[in-house]
Amino acid sequence: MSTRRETVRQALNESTGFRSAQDLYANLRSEGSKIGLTTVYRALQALSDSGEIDVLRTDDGEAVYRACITDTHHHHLVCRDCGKAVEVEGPQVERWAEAMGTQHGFTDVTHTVEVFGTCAACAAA
Amino acid sequence: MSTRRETVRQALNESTGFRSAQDLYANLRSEGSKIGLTTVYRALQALSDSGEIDVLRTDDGEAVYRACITDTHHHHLVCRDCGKAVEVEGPQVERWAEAMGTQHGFTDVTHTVEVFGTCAACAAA
DNA sequence: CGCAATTTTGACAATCGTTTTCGTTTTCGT
DNA sequence: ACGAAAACGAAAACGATTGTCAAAATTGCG
Repeated sequence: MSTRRETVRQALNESTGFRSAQDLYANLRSEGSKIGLTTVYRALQALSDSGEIDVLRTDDGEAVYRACITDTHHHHLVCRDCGKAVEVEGPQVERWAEAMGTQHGFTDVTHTVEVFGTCAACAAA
Repeated sequence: MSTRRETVRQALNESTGFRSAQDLYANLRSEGSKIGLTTVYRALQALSDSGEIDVLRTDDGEAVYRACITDTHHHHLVCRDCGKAVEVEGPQVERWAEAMGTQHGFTDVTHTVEVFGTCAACAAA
């Protein structure tokens, strides 16, 4: 277990929402860390492989990561300007996804839901 | 409206599932078309902008496109084995996303929803 | 402790999908 | 047919991610 990996894990844990690898790297660098971009990617990959973090893709193809904070299933409302994320729940969505699955003969149904918008603060600016 | 765009639209219509731009390009080329990769991308972008086709990202960041069957807003139920996709609608989800947005002071709310599962055929195998 | 084997790291180059640039060609209106 | 505007395609540019490889840190063992 490397110190570097811990560094990345911790940086993710301190973030509320999704962070891109480049973003995390710049952040760590600006805090004085001498970590390399390669290592950030490697750490994120390792953490993702071991299921400690979630990965998803933004519409422009960038990979974003987040630490699994809670163990309850929830989704995110993300500000497309400042990146601030709010965790939201939606039982209705869960039920809908499940229903759609069984209705079409699909088993083992999972789903990803991301809601994007402009938060009040950014809308003002 | 260009002939080239029609070519791409048609190529998509003849495909059952999701196709990548590179894939479509190779395909058209092998059929003797002298179309350029740039044009394929431009056509796909235009079609996507006008809402005639759907775009989503694979896990490795590649964009894949699919002709829309209906013109209403909808989501996809995708088989994680064979890639077969079913278009599904969910008014409840739309309303929920909208509600979450306003509830947290977000404006200009959009959302992405993808449902994954194993289709009946693949479950049997 | 000391030293060799092994693992981790990071600067840099390579890759890959996608976008831009920029002449050239085609299309369209008149 | 003529000129403006749009579409085209080849090649260069781009940005995120991955591979390479030598240096540095860690480990195992005597």
